[in-house]
Amino acid sequence: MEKYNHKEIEKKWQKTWESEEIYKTADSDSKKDNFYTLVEFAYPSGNLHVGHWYAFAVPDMFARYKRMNGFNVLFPFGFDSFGLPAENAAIKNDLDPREWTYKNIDTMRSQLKTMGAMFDWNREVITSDPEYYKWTQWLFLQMFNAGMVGKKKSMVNWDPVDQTVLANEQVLADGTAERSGAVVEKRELEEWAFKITDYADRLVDDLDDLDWPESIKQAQREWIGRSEGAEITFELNITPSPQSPDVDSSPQAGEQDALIKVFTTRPDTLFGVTYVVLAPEHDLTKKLLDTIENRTEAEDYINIVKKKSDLQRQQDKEKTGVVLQGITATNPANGETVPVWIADYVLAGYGTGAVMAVPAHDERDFEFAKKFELPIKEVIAKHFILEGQYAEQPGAEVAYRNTVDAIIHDNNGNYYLIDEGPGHVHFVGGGVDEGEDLVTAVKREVEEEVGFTELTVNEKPTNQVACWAFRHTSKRNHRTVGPAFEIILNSETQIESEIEKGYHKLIKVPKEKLLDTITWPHHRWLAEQYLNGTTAMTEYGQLVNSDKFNDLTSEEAKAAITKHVGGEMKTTYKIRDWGISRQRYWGCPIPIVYNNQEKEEIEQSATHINFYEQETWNRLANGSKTVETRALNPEESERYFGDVKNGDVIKAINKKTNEEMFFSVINQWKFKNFKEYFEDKKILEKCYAPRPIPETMEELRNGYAQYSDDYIERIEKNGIIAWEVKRITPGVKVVPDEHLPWTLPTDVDFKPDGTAPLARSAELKKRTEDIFGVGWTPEVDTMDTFVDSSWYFLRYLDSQNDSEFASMNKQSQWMPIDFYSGGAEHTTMHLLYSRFFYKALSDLKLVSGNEPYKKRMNRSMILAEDGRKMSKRWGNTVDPDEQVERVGADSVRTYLAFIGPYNEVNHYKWSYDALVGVRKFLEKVWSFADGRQKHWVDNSNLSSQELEKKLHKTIKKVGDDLEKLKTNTAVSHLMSFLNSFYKSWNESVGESSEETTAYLSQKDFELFLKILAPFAPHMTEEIWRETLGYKSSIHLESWPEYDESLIQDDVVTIGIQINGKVRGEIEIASDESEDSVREKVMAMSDIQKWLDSAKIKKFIYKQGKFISIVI
RNA sequence: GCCGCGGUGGCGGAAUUGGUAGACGCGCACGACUCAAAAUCGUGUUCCUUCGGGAGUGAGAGUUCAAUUCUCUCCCGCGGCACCA
Repeated sequence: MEKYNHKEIEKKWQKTWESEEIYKTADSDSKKDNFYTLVEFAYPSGNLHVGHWYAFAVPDMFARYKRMNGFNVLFPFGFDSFGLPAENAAIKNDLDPREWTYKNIDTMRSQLKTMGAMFDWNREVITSDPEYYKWTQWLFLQMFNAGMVGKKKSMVNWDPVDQTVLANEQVLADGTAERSGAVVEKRELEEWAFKITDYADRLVDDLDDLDWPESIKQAQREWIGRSEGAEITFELNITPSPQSPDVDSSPQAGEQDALIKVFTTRPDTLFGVTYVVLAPEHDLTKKLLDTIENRTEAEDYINIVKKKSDLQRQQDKEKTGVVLQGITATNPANGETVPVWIADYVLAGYGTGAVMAVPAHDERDFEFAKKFELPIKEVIAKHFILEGQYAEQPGAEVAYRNTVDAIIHDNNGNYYLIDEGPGHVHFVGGGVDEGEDLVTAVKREVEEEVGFTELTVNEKPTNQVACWAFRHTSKRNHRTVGPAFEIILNSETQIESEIEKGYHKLIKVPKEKLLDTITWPHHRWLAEQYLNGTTAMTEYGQLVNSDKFNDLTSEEAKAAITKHVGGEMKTTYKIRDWGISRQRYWGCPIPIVYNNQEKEEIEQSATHINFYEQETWNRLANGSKTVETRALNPEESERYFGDVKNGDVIKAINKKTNEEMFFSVINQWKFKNFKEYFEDKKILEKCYAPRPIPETMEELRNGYAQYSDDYIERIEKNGIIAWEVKRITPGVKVVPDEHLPWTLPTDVDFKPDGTAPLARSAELKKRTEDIFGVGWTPEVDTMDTFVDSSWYFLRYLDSQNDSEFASMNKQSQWMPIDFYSGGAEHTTMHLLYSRFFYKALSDLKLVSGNEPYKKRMNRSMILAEDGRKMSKRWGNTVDPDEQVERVGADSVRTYLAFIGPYNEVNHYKWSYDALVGVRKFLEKVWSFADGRQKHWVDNSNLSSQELEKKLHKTIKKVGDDLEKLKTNTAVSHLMSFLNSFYKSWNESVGESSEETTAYLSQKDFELFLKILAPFAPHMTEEIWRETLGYKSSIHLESWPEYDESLIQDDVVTIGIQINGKVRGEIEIASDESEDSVREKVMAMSDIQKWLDSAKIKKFIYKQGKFISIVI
């Protein structure tokens, strides 16, 4: 046999596999379960780098392992080929981006093939192929028709160099663009956006059931940023100011403007509000400028804030703000008036852009209040429920008391006086009497209990603490609440007190010992507050100073207080809608056309209808087709019904949010009253589904219970109208299916000049006019490439289908994806967007199921030898082609598996030397096969038992490790097995002879080859077919089963510990009895010398594991 | 600042229902083969040591017969978020 010639071998088998089609995956196999292994497809940047190898070669081993284990494994590949780099390269080198892209794809495909992966190339998808993007467009249109995507005006990050919109996450902290490095500007654009916010709840909630690492789930939760709270309205009191001449003439001084809506996650702290803050950019701020006394000061501040870059606003940790003079707000909970501030720590874009400030219980408010000397009002007490002997006893009487505790120390601070009772140590203190103030009470307590009279009270108390506990002395459950005061002793003169009567025993402790000494947890908390200084108490607790809500817990109080002030429980999110418009050429065209003139005509002719009910509005916005409305007065009824004909357009206006929608009427019905309405079951169903449909008149009426009698009376008199409507966007048409793919024109000069390249295509314009008529113009933006990659995994299933994006039948064979491996950088964007996409398609009944990826794993990263990221800039890149040339694909694959665990996110340094080590291992396998005559004479020879045992253990370990992607230890076990063979062989070889007893039978060697096959597919195939003479591929073999009886050890070597130190070891039978082991250990001289004459306190033996002797 | 992950020889890393710390590989040293070198093979390799031992998994404490593994406090590194009410 020849030397291991990787170049020849690898090329040969890659060819053979291709012609034998051994990696072609059937959609189903009656004998096997399907298993879908997905790796993130590649952007065709031009050259394969080591990162690609790592991303694809290791999952390939996993896929091969699964396949050998009897699964029908799908492992497809494709190219995410739209995107900016193609366009940039094209501009730079004056090329067609199409040519550049497809040339790169060809290069990379052939590079990828040197990897020897089991990709099924028959299923390849390329997102820039019209056959692919036809379906991207089709899916977009399905979502458009369902109202899941729409146009939205939004402030975007504009990159003046790349001439494109950037996602927030593409802008660096210093305000420059990630890609171009240009300083990013803000610009308002109208762009297409997917309404991912509508799916925010489901995207968060459904994470719970996924088999994903918790860290990825957590990152997604944070990105979505759901927080539940309440919206509460504060009334403004505007004192007209003589300096402000505009006030009287201001027509806007109506109700609407005299309210501030705040969002808070802590409505339970409402009684602690001491001021209200508006974002400087808030609309209301602008309106209020006219009415305030310090207009100039406020305007100056707003201008300063505007000029601040995001970076500066972040860096300025110091709180700033301006109080609006002449305006106060009324706390709806208690009628207190509080000042109104503007400050840049409040953001216009989050919540309502206004906050109620509760400095006692919010860090930022606390800092702000400290700086501007605003009052701090405590309304939540830290809550302790004691356990054990102090746990509240059921049935015992409950006593509520206000308490006060004393933190007493001498005037030098040398020692603190605390009270030591039987089994508990705590501060001196007690109950507050009726009508007594806290300072008086604490003085009285100190006097009564310990007899000191000459003392100074630091009148600033700690935060309050609430404690629920059973008091054995009174046999009652005490629920107490109160703060502690610092008491400084001026003199140690004591008068007669309870100490003498034996009720209390005082001990002196130094400051450092205070925390260790006190045993009551709530007093320990008071001590911590005292020692660390009082700050905002942001935890939940028990309410104090909150009127009738006192003694409620925060959790209970949230809803109660919100209801009390007429607020609304509300949920807000950080996530914003997913804007997808890009002013670029090389992307998927958006199949939409416009006509401004038609838009105007339709809008002008539309009948206006006001909507007051958010619920009805939401249903319409979400695509519900039938809706009922009520005719509240005869004229209106007449107007709606008389004027609106089928086909007419209605402009719906949401009176709460001022949003607008347009509908075209398809059908309409009028009912004289509830009774008639109720009798038309068909209409009820249309109007109510999917909500419960009223079965009786009673139920229908109950549905109206929220309205006033007068309102209901008017409905009875004037009737109910039902419309079936279709949502439309005036002046906008979708490209009909028969014109898809809506192809990317080729007659475009795509060099950036600030306008969209597609606007310069004569062909596209003509195509649009030919189909839709003169006056219609095409959408000239293209889609974000994240849209392309949000569904590619579905196209793999049915890549040749030209009548569907993927047939339901094929989807049901493969979805959801069993294993998805990718980069950590896609944790929040791609992974979230594609989950959203899948849910949206699921709602459209285009896919079944709710989540695309059953299991997700983020991969680690390969660093350069110098420990930095590989980059052309550093000149430290590793070219995989060069490495393959040098040591072969099998070595590179196995090295990448060996470098570290694949199932953890870590960074591994590339090492040429270590790569050579792996190559040596493969060479050893090779020469082992070559020199087999020495090692296994023929099939009549059996392996030595020791080796056979080792082999079966190795089979188990490698399988277990591959299952968990712990590829590094899998490789080490393979190495270890070979080492054991050589070692025993060397040991058994006689001086003069090559005769040995350390045989490995051919059968066993074949098992070893099979478990090595996923790592080194070429070399194992060469040995399998050429050396061993098999006709069919080793890769069609199944994973060997290990013999359970062979992996058990009869004899084990275990350590002997004496007082926790390992002092020796002993070989025993794995099932040996304790008595027998003890006898043997005691006889050992090594052990005897340690034991000496000492008495053995304990002898611990855990069978087959360890021995521990305590003396 | 908050959230998440991590810290083990000269290096990558191994070992967790707590049970002989350093598997496997690299590097290094010595030896065999060789005129010599490379390659290959073998032996050794956590540190200190007066050769009896002692110390040791970022630091300190705790629980335990026994802690890399569990608990607490702190330090450092990496990633994410960035005044989110």
